[in-house]
Amino acid sequence: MFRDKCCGEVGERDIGRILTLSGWVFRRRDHGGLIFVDLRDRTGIIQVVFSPEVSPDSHELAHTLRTEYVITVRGEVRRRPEGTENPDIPTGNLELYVSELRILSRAAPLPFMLDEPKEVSEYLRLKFRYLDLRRPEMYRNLLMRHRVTKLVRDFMDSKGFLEIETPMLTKSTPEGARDYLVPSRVNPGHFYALPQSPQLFKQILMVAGVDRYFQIVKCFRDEDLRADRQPEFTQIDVEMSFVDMEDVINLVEEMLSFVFREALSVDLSRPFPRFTYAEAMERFGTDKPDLRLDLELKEMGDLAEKGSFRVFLDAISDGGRVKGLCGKGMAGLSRREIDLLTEEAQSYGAKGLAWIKVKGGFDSPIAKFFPTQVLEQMAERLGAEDGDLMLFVADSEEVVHNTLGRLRVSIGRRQGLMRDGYSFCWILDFPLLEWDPDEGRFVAMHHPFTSPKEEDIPLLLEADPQDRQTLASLKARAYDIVLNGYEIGGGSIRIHRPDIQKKLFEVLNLSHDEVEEKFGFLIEALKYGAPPHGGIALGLDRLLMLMVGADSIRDVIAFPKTQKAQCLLSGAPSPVQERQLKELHIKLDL
RNA sequence: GGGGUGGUAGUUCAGCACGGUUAGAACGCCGGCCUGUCACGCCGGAGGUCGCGGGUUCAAGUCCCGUCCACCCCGCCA
Repeated sequence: MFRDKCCGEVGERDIGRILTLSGWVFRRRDHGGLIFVDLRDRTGIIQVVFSPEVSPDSHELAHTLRTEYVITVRGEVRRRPEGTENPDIPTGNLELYVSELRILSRAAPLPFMLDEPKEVSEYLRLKFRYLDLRRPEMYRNLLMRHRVTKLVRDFMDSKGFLEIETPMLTKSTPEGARDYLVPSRVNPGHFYALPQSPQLFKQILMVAGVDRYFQIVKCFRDEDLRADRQPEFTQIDVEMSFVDMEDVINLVEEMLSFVFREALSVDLSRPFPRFTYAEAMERFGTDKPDLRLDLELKEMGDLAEKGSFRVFLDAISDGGRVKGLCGKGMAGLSRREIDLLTEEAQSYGAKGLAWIKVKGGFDSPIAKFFPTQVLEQMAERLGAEDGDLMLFVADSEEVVHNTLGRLRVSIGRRQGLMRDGYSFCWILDFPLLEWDPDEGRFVAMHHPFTSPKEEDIPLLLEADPQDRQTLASLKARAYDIVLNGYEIGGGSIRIHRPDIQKKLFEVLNLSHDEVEEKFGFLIEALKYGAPPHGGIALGLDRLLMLMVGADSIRDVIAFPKTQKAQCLLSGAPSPVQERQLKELHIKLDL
């Protein structure tokens, strides 16, 4: 018998009862006479008391207790004496007087303290992940992950979706991210790939008449890591038949509203705002805008042309743009601080950063290039008032948007303009194709099975594959969902018409053989009566990171990898024995 | 592949610009005392490959070069 209940579950009604509890020694306070131990399990902490008057043996043994020993105690639950309650913990009015102590497991001194108020290095946290996960904050994250996946499954089930597993050992798809490869022993020289997503299989399930599929599934991409990117990550993968974009969007909004209400008691306001890709780029400089911030980029080209500042005029005549951003309350920045801001802008790709302080008049090295009336128009358009700093970037459209888009967020943070809460939005009307200068051809922006918008289908079908302008203008029936500046999902309505698919491969400059080799089985399947279908995949890790307020998805993954894609706990990846390589017909070339 | 921050006791850090006593602090650990603590308190003690390798120097934790690791970012991530 280890326990009658968990530590955090002991309540007022247990007063007077004899209970057995088990857990870890969180903290001990040994007064010589009385010994207090905070006993911890995943549900919480309760104070247990060792008194020589209650049990001399237990009291004696309790002197040997150390941090993180695993113990079982038996004794009477009592109300704490007046004035000794601890209002900081839920069980703070109670304590258990130990009459019997069993030490189940001793613990070596820990490599780091679990109640450490200071941050421990992530290296140690990952190497001793089992200790890190004992911390209540990390346990809360695991619990939230469990709850959210459970809620998603309940919701999808209630909507008639089937969770169907797709293969982990599958076929390499050279388009897109780098694959993780797995050698096949019985097929020398052949390799499986771990899936970057179940994309092809879920579409085939639609052909199979499954109608509504979902899966909470691991995906693998061998690319460099970031705070929000791990080599293996989890998607909530969804595919539906006989739907259009609105059906998918509605389903996802409903699901997220359900999950946020049940898991966080947060009511999301629906419908989520929507922006076209072009609008998002114009107003926020990014296709994943953080809408907790009202600040927007403003067109300045027309006003720039009324002045004589060469940098602006040259950018425009070179086909670039001039846009501005209002730095609220930043007119007081020193020269040094503005230099730092300029360096930041340069790190985002801009050649420089033009600025005008609104302080009484207009204070700036470039003010002299503009009539006062134009300066006033600039301020008015940016919403800049006395005490604000107007910022300008003049460059190619891409650089202008990237630089100001990032400055927008960094200024918003610095100036404390960011609202709390969860700001969702949809980004729609993505370009169907993107020119890849390296490969000298168009590539699919989403993936090659994404349907063009209805009105663009004739354009595509009649387009000359060399007509870059027309092809670049085609819009896709694709959608991304964004939360607080993070892309947390994306999807599309798929092509189910063979003539459109064929034409798309043509403009992607993929030969029949290449198509056959890469996606042949899906193309084949689409011949045999494919329903119109579409879907979406949500990044579960990123969603959870934002839900729990973590800075990295590593904090919502039980056993994440480092930036070099290593598991510090297990030591993976590692060399293998010569014999294993031989079986797989692999020779190393290091 | 590139840019940045960090690496000194078990942990978190100071020391490094300006090289020069025995490399410090807090927490933790060990021993002792302590019957109402809750980050218990008091007294005492142990604990260091200053990430690793090389170089400069009479002398390197400190300066130089290289390298490894962790983190942040760019590229990359259909």
